[in-house]
Amino acid sequence: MDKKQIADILAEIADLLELNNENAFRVRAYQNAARALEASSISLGPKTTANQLTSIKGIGKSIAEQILALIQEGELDHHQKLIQDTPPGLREMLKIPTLGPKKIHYIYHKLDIDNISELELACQENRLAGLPNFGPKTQANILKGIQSVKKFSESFLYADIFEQAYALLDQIKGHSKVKKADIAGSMRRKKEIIGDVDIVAATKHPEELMDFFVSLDQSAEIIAKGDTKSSMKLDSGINVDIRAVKPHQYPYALHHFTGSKEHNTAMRAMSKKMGIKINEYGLFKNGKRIPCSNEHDFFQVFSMDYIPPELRENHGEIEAAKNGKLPRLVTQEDIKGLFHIHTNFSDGNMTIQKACQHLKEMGMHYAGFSEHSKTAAYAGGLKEESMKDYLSEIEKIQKKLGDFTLFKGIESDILPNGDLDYSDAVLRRFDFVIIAIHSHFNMSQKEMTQRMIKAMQNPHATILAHPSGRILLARDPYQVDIMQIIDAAAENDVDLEINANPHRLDLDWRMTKYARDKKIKVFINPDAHHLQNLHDYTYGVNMARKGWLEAADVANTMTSRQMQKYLDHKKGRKK
DNA sequence: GCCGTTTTCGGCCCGACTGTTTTCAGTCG
Repeated sequence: MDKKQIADILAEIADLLELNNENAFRVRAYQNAARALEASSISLGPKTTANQLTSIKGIGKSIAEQILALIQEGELDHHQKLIQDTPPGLREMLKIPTLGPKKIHYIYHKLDIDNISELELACQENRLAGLPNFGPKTQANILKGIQSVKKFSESFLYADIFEQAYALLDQIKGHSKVKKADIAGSMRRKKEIIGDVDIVAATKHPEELMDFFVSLDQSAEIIAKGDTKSSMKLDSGINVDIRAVKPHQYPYALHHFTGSKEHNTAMRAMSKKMGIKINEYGLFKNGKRIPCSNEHDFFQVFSMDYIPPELRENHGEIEAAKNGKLPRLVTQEDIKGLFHIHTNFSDGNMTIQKACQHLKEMGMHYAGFSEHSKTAAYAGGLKEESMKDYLSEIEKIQKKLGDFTLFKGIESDILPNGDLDYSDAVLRRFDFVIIAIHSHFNMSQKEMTQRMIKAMQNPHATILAHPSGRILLARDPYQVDIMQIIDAAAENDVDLEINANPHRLDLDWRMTKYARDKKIKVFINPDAHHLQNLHDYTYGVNMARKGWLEAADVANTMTSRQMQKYLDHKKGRKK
């Protein structure tokens, strides 16, 4: 049982306890432990000790013992008992907006309703209205919430929401009474998956702004409207929340609504010890507001460096900011060239020449082309006999483009037994070899991990592509021990990819800090098939930033000349 | 259940909004 599975069980215990009306702090302890475990760099195995576990902040004696039991037994009596005592449908019901654990608990015990279908029927039959604290509106809202769960997933890809969100922001900013406005929340933190959009605005006339907001064309449904806070659903199904504050409150509100919840909680706990209260309206010492004109001032009050929004996940950023140990995060401008590009030699929809021209216009200095390999027949992978044409086309374009460098590569499939699908003689002809899994996803974790490690041991392997294979909101990662993969990458001088396709964003940002500590270089690769995809690298930069990477950690921040040398040396070392 | 710059007990972040009440509970972020 791996770390993620154990963290999921802890989170499930938290849900189940909550549904059983357990002490809220005990519930939170399990939630915190689940997060802390997942974010930790600890490797779980038969040799894991209780001391190692309790050294993680948020994991104490009791939960450490439960984790050890899960490692050794694969299950936990306490957990099993909770599952037995709690109908599975109750947990599903938690997904219904406006319906929380308290109401679910009550409905279950009073009306014996334990799943969404029964609840829907009960609402339609008007059986909820009239219960204490339940009225017709509560019932109608639950019914609406059920429809919403059925119709929309509650999660959206960052890239799918990004443009709508900023278009909306522009309209808010354009309102004559708005002094300042920004996107906050998970979108400002550049999370790969977004639940809703949060907008913070500074104005002296909040009611006018609320009226304006709910009248916008994009609104499909008004969820709530108050004096300073409103919420609406767009046609795409995503919720947008807006919050208006007075101009002098803006920096505090921006910090507050940017979150994460865990970051805010940790900040408040810390500030409370210093006798300072944090809320969205200010920092208060002895009831007196501490003036801040921006977020830099805000952090300075606590003698902290400015924490970029991407890092505000309570993954160690608060301590690092206090000690001057925050990374200087890589930026879009640091990226000098792009690798992992497919053209019409396999399943791409652009010529090599077009791709180069486009990249030059984007200000890039080099490109690494990597067609699919022969096993990827579905993608028109390159057969050995077409190899010559492909390589000579790259050479031809290179001659035309003096100041732009082309690197010759291939994306070679990792076969089920861990071999690559070309011989050494073929692989030797490339400047770099990306290795990747595109088939036989359903292997045991042990087999899959071994398969990938064996492939990384191939002396021609340069970069491991999309290490987990996940497709966000669509396909789970394959069963693989990512930490072992990262360890093997370090041992075998293989770099890791952050695949910047917004559906992948793989390597996961939660793991990049661990890779950085192992001194592994990361390539931010667009995995482009169309000219437009080349711009996706920016999503990869977002992930690198969330994962604490600096420019020096990212390979494609090198100049052309440095990259040429880097790849040559890598080949030389591995001979 | 976790934790300790008021350490082994007694706290544990804070406030807006909704719908239910007639002062508050629940949910959400």
